[in-house]
Amino acid sequence: MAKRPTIHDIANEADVGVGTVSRVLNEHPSVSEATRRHVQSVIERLGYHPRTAAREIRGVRSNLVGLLADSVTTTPFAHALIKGAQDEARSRGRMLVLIDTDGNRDDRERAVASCRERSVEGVLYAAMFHHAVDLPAALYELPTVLVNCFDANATVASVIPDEEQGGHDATQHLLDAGHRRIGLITNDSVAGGDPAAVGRLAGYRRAHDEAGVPFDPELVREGDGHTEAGRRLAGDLLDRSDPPTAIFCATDRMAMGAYDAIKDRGLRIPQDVSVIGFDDQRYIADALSPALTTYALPHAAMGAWAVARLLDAANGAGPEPEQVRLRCPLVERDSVAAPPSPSPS
Amino acid sequence: MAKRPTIHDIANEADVGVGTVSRVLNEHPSVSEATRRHVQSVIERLGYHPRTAAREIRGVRSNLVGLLADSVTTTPFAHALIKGAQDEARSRGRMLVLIDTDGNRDDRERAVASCRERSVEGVLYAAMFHHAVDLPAALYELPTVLVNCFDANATVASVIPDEEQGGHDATQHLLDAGHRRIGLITNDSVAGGDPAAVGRLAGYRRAHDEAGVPFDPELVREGDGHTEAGRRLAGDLLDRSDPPTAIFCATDRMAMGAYDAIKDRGLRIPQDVSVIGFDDQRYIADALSPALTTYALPHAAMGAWAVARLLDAANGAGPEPEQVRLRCPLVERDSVAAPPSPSPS
DNA sequence: GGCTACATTGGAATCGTTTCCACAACCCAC
DNA sequence: GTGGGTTGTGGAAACGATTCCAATGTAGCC
Repeated sequence: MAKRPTIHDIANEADVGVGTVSRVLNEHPSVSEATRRHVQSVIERLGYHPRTAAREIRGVRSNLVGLLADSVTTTPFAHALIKGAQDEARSRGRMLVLIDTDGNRDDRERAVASCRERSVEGVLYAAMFHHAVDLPAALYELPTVLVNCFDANATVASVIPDEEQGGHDATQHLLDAGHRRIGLITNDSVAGGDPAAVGRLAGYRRAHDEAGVPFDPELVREGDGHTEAGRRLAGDLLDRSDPPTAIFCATDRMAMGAYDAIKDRGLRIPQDVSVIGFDDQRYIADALSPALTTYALPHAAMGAWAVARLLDAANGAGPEPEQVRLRCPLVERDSVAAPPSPSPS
Repeated sequence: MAKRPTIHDIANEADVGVGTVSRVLNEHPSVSEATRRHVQSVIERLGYHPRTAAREIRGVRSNLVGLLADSVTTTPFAHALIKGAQDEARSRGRMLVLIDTDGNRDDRERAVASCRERSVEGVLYAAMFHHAVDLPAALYELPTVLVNCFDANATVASVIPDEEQGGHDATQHLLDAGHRRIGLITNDSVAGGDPAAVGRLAGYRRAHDEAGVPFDPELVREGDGHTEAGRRLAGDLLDRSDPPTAIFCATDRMAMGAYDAIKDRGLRIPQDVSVIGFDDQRYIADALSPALTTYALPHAAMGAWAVARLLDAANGAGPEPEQVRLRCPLVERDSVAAPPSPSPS
């Protein structure tokens, strides 16, 4: 017989009622051990698999979580985020439905509609870089958690990296090593309000304030995240009459450029100049020589947190609209040391 | 009313039969324009969305494709593969269900069972690096395409990169530039049978044969893919009495190491030594100075091809068990030039 | 006017589960 | 021996769509 066996086939074959088979499948306690074993064996003999669709129609939960992401392709962070979400989902018996919306507005609306039609338990709306987003209207009617982005009106739960803490800790790490003149190359326009650039700069300033080290705006340069900017701006800083003894680059790629600028000037890392990065792009940070000390964005943790949050909000109302910041952890490698001639403290 | 409206609610409200509503939803031609518009308006007014589960139960296809991947997290290639598959799926109205199996055998079996229970139309079984795999038995009963890996018994369709062509073309590219002594640093154990290492070496040799340039085993070094190996082995080659004028590194990360070795010896790229990589790890190849010429693995194309293949095999039998190799394209940047003193031809 | 053909529609049957209610069988205490 | 639980079981109803058949109305043709 070509057709896939149904619960009725099992019931007939095992000479029991469909209810009993269903109870066996769902491990209902009220079925006797003997019956359970017998039915189980028939199930295996016929190679029976229940159909999720038929189960769902009765209102059983779908075990599906939607992951809407803008352009999975353009960043190397995507996989950490997906992985974190996926692992948490799996550990709770859920599956992830992945939809890449490519930033296209129509696609997004359609994606949300798909999710609704499939009765997902909730939706993760993930951005591949930290920014404010404009949600598809339909999303407000589904339990939703924003990942690595936030809603301007903050009516939806969201989880983002704690950029300010990261900027602070990176700076603190250099201060702790004895540095007093620390260059900062930001990753994007601070004036433009990019949350990563703004947060990391704020952290940089707070660390200075707390340490009683005066803030020198001359040590701050605005980069664009790319290697070339790192090379050029680090060069600028090093060519000053009073160059910094350490440079905090707000992306690893710019740190890679900074490495070139430093080596080009015959200086050594970290003996002459310390460098600290941001992002922990493994294949860069690890591969540089010396390996780059950096702060990691908590992508996996954000993905996992978001799934947990979504599923914990058991009521249909969806999670509370709180905004959570997750810590950016230090990834210590070999690019930070004490400054060549310690400043007096 | 808290409950989500059903097709019956729409039918009542619009004062038509359920059949008519269904026909409107499925754009059946036999419904009059007036009725269609009226029903449509009621649908919108009540915010009705059909439930996929109820539709599927009648045997309508699920529009779902499963993507089983081993450890999405460990490689930077995952997103290209996922993206390629996802785009193709979307353009055909399908959605991707993502399952990362972390290489765990039980997880894999369970993942396949999930797919079957959800009546996916087929499964993509993707490896994040090119190798032979041992399929979960249950997979043989579902339409399956292997991506970036192959089944030892070749009973299932699969798509892999054409490593031999890539190795050949990279070597050819250097030969065309005038090089006659070309170093090769392999990315893994050739003796161990790693298909990428074996294929690229075979391509390297074929290009030499075709060009009538004798193969010199002294120019071949076996690396492990990491930066450090590139640095060390490129150094070995350069320190010979008759160093190569070009080095083909079978991974971009090793090319990154080779850059260091070359620069450490006071040589320039590409004026003194040309370098060609493999993988097109964007954030490395792009960021190096000079930018690295390399060959890309066709991850997106493989993902797309696999989905297309799966869905084109309309019959339930699943796709033919052919094995397809996809071309690795050249990504030309600035690390290749003519050798310093062209060898006579 | 009668017949056929066609366009449009209504609604019952159906898909494969879960769930609930009813009931049989048994046990136990009185 | 009888009444009241307790277990274990069978099977009908329900879920929300699709699909098919029958029915209606309308138009065209002779």
